[in-house]
Amino acid sequence: MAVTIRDVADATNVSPSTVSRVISDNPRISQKTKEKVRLAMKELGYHPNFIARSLVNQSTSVIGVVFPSSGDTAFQNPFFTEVLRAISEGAHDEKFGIQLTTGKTEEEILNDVVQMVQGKRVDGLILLYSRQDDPIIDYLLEQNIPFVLVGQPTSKPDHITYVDNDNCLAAKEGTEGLIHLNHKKIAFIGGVNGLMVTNKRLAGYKQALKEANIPIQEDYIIFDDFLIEGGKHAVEKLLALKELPTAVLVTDDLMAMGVMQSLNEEGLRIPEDVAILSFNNTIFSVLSNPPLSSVDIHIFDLGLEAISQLVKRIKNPEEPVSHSIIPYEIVIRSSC
Amino acid sequence: MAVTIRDVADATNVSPSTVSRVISDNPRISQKTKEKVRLAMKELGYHPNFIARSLVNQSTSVIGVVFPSSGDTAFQNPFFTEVLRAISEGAHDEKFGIQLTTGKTEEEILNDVVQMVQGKRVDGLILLYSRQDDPIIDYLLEQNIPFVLVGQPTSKPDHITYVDNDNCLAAKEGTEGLIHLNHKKIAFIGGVNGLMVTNKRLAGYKQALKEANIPIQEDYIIFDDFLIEGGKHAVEKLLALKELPTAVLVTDDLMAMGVMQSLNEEGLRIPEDVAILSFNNTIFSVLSNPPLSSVDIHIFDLGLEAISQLVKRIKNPEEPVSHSIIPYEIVIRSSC
DNA sequence: CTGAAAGCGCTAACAC
DNA sequence: GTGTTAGCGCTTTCAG
Repeated sequence: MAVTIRDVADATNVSPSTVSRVISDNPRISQKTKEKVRLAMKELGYHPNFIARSLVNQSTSVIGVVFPSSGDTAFQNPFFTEVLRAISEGAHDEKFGIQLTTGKTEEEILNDVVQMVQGKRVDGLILLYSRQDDPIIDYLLEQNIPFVLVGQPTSKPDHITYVDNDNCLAAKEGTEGLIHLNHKKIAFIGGVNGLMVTNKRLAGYKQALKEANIPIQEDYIIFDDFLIEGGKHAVEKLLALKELPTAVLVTDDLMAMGVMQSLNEEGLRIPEDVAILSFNNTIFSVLSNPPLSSVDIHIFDLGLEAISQLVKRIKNPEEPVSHSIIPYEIVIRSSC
Repeated sequence: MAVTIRDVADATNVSPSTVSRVISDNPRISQKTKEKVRLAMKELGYHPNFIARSLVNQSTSVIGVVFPSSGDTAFQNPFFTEVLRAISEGAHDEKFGIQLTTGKTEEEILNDVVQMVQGKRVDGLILLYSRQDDPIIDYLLEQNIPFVLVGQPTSKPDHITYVDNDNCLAAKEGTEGLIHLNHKKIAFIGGVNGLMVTNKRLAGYKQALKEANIPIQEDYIIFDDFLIEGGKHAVEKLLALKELPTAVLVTDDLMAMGVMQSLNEEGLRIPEDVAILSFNNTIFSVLSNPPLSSVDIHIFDLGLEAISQLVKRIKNPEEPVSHSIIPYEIVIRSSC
C-alpha cells in the first residue's frame, strides 16, 4: 500500500490536516512544522494521490482531446499531430494532463466524451474538428463544461469558444493567386463535405471565381477524405471529365500528395499541365517533388491558442466566449 | 451538482449499495429492483463518477503512454503516431483510456511518469522507446506497476515485458541484400546513439559485413536524430569523406527522406550512385521519389501487442514477464 | 498555528 | 435480496 497523508502525519505527530496544509504551502503553518513534515514526506516517499484530491476538489487537471470520427486516419495527417503537439506543450506548461478519445465511429466518440465528462475524468475538452450536426457540441453545451473548438462552429457561435483561421479568405486569396497566373479552369478538391473547414474554403473559392467572372463549374468541385487516397479519387473524377482543369486548389497537403501522384501517373506535369495550391504547409509540402505551394495556417499556434483559451475557461467559469482567428500565409514553392 | 448514487437511491427508496449493485449488474438483485433503479437512473440522468470509483477500486482504467524525450519531434515521425494509433485502438477495445506524457526533457518526462504513477492516475504504462540508463525503467520496476516496453531493454530483460522486432536480424538481412547487389562500400545511418534500436541494427549491419569479409569502416557509421534534418546531417558527414559509399542502410524513413534530399542536391542519383535501404515502411517510403525500399517492422502490430500485454498484466499482476517479437519484412521498391 | 470532524461518490464486507 | 457501515486519501470548515 502506498504511503498516505496519514502515515506522514503519524510519523511527525501532527494531524493529517496539517500535512495537507504543508502540501499546499499554507502560510499559516510554522516554518518548523513545514520542514519537519517535508522531511518525513521525503523519507517515507510520500506522493499525493491525485484521484483522492480530484474527488474532493471536483477537478482533475486533465483535459480531453477529441479526434474526428475518422480518428484512425487522423493520426496519419500531420495536421492533427501538429495540433496535438501544441496542445501537449501548452498543457504541460499549465500542469494539465491530456487524455485522448479512442473511438472510431461518431457514436463511440460521443461515448468517450460522455465517459470523460460525466465520469468527471476531465476538466475541459478540445475538439479538433467541426462538422455539421455534431451531437458532441450539443452535449458539451448542455453539460456546461469548458471546451474549445478548433475550427468554426456550424451553429450557436455566440456560445462556443473557438480558434480558427479565416479559411474563407485564405481560400479566396489562394484562388485569386491562381487566377492571376491566368488560370480560368480551376478545380476545388476539399475534405469531407460537412466539415466546416471544407465549407469555408469552398465559399472562398467560389467568391474568388465570382469576382473574376469565371463561371463556377460544379463538376470541378470534389470532396473526399483527408488522405492520399482521397486525392487520388479526386483526380480520377477529374480525369473522367472532358476538360481537365489547369489548376487545382487542394485543401490538404496529404490529399495534394495523392493528387500529384495520380497526375504523375497520367504523365501530366506540375505545374505546366496542372498547377496546384495546397493547404497546411506540412512536411509533405517541402518533401514533395516539385515542392508544393501551400497555405500555412500556423497549426501549432492554433493548438496553443486552443489550450490557452481552454485553461482560461477552466480557471474562470465566467470567462466570456471568445473567438480567435489565427493568421495564415501563402507559401509559394514550385507547384504553381 | 451532478446526480449521485445517493439521489438515485432516494428516488427509488433503496439503499446506495443496492444502486451500486445494479450498476455492476449483481445477480443477487431482483429483476424488479433493477428495472426500477435503472429507470430512475435514466430519468435523473445519472452517470457514475469514475474518480470516486477509482478511489475505492484503486484503479482508473487509464493507461499512460510515454514518449521519448525528443517528444516534440516524435509527433513528426509516423512511427510514433502509428504505434499510438494501435494503442488507441487496443485501449478502446479493452475499455481503457489513454493519457500521454507531455514533457520534453528527460527530467520532465520522468516527472510526468511519477505524477501518473504515484498520483494513481494510471493502471499501467507503455514506453515507446528504449534507451540506455533510463531512470524511468528503474522507477517503474521499483514501483512495481505494470508496464510494457516497445523496444528491447538495455538491462534486466528478465524483469521487463517488451515488444520488439528482431532488429539485429532485420538489419543484417537488409545489409546482406545490399551486399548481394554487389555493394562493398555500405554506410550505416542510425538514430541517436544510445537508443537500443540503433544499437541492435548497428550490430546486425556489422555482422553482415563481417560475414562477407568486408572491413568495417567507422566513418561510415553515423548517428543522428530521427528526423529529416538528421538524414541531411548524416549526408554532410559522408560527403566530407574521400570516398562516398555506394549504398546506405538508413534506420528510419524520415531520415531517409533527408538523405535523399541531400543526395539529390549534390546531383547524385538514387539508386545508381547511392542505393538506399530504409526502415519502417511508412507513408514516406511510398511517396518518395524514387519510392524507398524499406524494412516493414509492422508498427501497428507492435502497438497492438504492447497494449494487449499491458492489459493482461494489469488484470493479472501475477502474469509472467513476456517478450514478443513481431515479424518484419523487407519491402523492395526502387531505391536499391 | 494546529486538530477534529465531515464529506467528496463510490464499493464491499457484514449483517439480517 | 437488501440495508448498514466503514473506508478509499484527501481537503476544508470550524474550533480552539
